[in-house]
Amino acid sequence: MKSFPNDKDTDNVITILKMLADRTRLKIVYTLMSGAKCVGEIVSSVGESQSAISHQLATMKESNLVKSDRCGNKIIYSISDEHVSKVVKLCLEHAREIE
Amino acid sequence: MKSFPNDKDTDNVITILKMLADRTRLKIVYTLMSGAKCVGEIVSSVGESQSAISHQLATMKESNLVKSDRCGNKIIYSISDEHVSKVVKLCLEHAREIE
DNA sequence: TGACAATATGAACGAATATTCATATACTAT
DNA sequence: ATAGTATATGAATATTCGTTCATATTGTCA
Repeated sequence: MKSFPNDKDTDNVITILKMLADRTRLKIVYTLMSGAKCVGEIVSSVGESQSAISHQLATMKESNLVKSDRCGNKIIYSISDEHVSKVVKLCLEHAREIE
Repeated sequence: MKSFPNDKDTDNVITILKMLADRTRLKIVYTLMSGAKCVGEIVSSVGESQSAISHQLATMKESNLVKSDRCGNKIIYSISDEHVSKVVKLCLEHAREIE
């Protein structure tokens, strides 16, 4: 790294890393990596309360990690940025190489 | 993603992401990405107090993000895992593509 | 329209964590 | 041995952040 990244880029890096650095949100990403899902499905898959998931989805959406589309009664969430999956995959590689 | 990563891998992913998701620690990584440095140099480069940097270096070392070698009076820190730099670089790419 | 299902939201509580301040440790050189 | 430089560490404080609980909103279907 020749020179420090500027503050704005650094802020964006911190945002994506912070979002992914939480068990609940990471599980949400895991489950969305296999395809878009409605909130109820995410709740079942992750195993946290509906409220907790909904709060997290809101912050993830605000940080542009996920996007949502209404589909009648339900709201479908999906990963909005390929970098998100890439970072997770890279970290998983790392994790698996640790031992 | 076919199935959920196991808990241990997930824990390791969270560890590395949490470590990188902090402004002070991220700056430490930035500065070490251009080469190993002693604590004093890191302090100057990052612009936080000696104590704050030392505390963070301790947690980063415990999480295996950095390693240290004594060199006489000084202690030289360096990045201990290539994945660390890779994750940071990938996130920076992401950050720069945002706009 | 009324009842029900799906999702969101606000407030409050508790846990996690980063920095500061004061001080301790370790090494060097005189 | 002493003074000075480099780094670490413990305790305390302050702030950030995730969950829960209660409730609001939005949509479907009879």
